[in-house]
This record gives sequence, structure tokens and C-alpha cells, in this order.
Amino acid sequence: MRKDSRLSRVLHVLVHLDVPETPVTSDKMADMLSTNPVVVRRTMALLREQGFVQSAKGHNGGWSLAKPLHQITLLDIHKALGNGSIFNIGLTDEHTQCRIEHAVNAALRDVMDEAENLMLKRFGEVTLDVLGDGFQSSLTAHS
Amino acid sequence: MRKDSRLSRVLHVLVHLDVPETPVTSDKMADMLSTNPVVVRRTMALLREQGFVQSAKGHNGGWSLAKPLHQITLLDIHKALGNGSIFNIGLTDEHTQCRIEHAVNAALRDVMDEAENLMLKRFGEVTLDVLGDGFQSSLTAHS
DNA sequence: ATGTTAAGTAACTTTTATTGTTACATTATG
DNA sequence: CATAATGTAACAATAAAAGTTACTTAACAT
Repeated sequence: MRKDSRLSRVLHVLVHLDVPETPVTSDKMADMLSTNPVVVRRTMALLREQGFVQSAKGHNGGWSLAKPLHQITLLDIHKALGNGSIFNIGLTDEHTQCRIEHAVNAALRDVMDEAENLMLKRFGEVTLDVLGDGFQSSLTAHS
Repeated sequence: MRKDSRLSRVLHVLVHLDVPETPVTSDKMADMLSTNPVVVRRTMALLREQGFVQSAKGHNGGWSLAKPLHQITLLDIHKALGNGSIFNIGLTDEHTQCRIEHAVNAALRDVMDEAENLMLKRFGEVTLDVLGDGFQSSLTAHS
């Protein structure tokens, strides 16, 4: 199944954004991520809506942080991307009258909810500044 | 994103299998699940390989339990289906030299691993007999 | 003012995994 | 030996993410 890799990608980019004095263009980010500038804009727009980054048009335009990294958590970004369930496992609700199906789904849902809550809690405990610590993270040093 | 619903489906079927004296055909199961008999065989074959069900060809053939439900856990079935990650979230490993990408992926992986371990632990604690308890689970009563 | 550099965005295509389907071989039973 | 079942390969449909194209809009530099 195809996985959503936007979280990993956009985090990568955000930490890199912490260094440069000038905004970074979607084109440069696309190069960094081996993807397309339109894909970058699509994803970054979600973060802008939540106030984590800002964009500027025209000469010397591009993307920059709107908040310091230590004020952004993994959870913030995860939520900004607005992806529903984190799981690959789906429940079927086709036979709404079948009590066994209900019991099966309830059991699975209980466990999945517990795991998801743990994961979101942990995501909330990690700020992005930690991900760049100890490095001279620069765009030019990027492969 | 399309989710793998085989776990939910096959559990539903397994609990129903506990009741009938005679094997249940792939066709009947497919009706129960609103799917195709070939899909049923594909999935059930994985459980047979692990010794949870058995199949018989010919007249009065079909599928039956090879173990009592109380000897099968959610984890057993999950593992039998052999699906890699339970998550919808993918990590990108395109820039293997970039230390920021490594830090990002390590942070995500830590949290995802912890959540997955919790989930698998819980799955291992639930046996399938619990899912049918208190019901007269019969195939004929199925919608 | 005007050309250039950027984002904004809609529409479409490609990719990839699951699920569904068809067709046929195989085997056991009545 | 006909029938009812699984076994399985090959292919089609579906769905979501990601990629692409084409164009609009806005800001800056000259």
C-alpha cells in the first residue's frame, strides 16, 4: 500500500528552513526532496494555514519559518497535514447488524485507538529544534 | 488512502466458523463479506499455512477451524496475514547522506515503533473466543 | 512601466497497492 | 463419472498519493 510520506518530507524541509536568512523557493525544496515544486506548495500551504511557515511571491520570495522550531512539535505538523487515521488497517462496516462484526471491530478499534493516542502523545513531546541539534544544517551541505 | 481490511474481515469469518459442524465454502464466506470467493481463498490460505484453519476440496468441502478460538489471538492472525507496517505513514530515505533526514526519520521511527509494539502486545492478549462470547453466532443469522 | 521571479491553483496523468474478476486445473465425494 | 469444491495464474478495476502541465497572480528589479 502506498504510504503518505508528507510528514517525513516536510519535517526534513522545515528543519533545513531554520538556517537560511533568505526564503527558500519551492523549486529548491523540490530539488531537495526529489519531487516537484507544485507538490511542495501543496504541502507547505497546509502548514501556512496553521501559521508555521509563511510564503512570499516575487523576487527573493519563497518559504520561511513563521515560528521558531522549538515552538513546533511533530504533532503540530502531523495535524496540519490533516491526514485521518495513521493506520494501514481498515475496519469493514458492511454488515451493521452482525454482532460478531461489531465485536471484532470494537476489539480492533480499542487497540488501535490506544496505539494512536500513545503515538500522538509522543509526537506532542518532540519539538523540531531537537531534529537539527548538533548539526551545521545548511542547504548547501545538502546532497 | 486505501486500507488493508483483511484483518477485520477474516476475523469476522473465523468467529463465524466456530459454530457450524460442516465446513463453510469460500462462496458462502464471500457472500458474508460481500466479496469474491477467490479473495477469500487467498486470505484463508495464509491462515491455513499457519495452521489456524484447514480446507477440504470436493463435496461437503470448505473451510473449518484447525484450532479452537481460544488458542488463537488477534496477533496470530495479524501476523499470518503477513502485512508489513501497520502504518499509513512512510519515511523517505532518499538522501542517505543528510543528517537532518536521518534525525527526522529516527524520531518518527522511534515513536512509530513504540506504538506498534504496544499494539502488537495488545493484539497478543486478545483471543478470538472473546469476540463471539454471549452470542448464538450462526451463519444463518448473518445478514 | 515592464519584464522577471516567484507562489497559487486547477486539471490531468502516473504510480502503486488492494481488491475484484475470469478462466481453468485439480481433487474429493456422491 | 458428474458435480462440488479448492488452487492458482493472469488480468482488470479501484483508490489514494504523488507527479506534471499550464496558466494566473503578485512582488520586486531595472
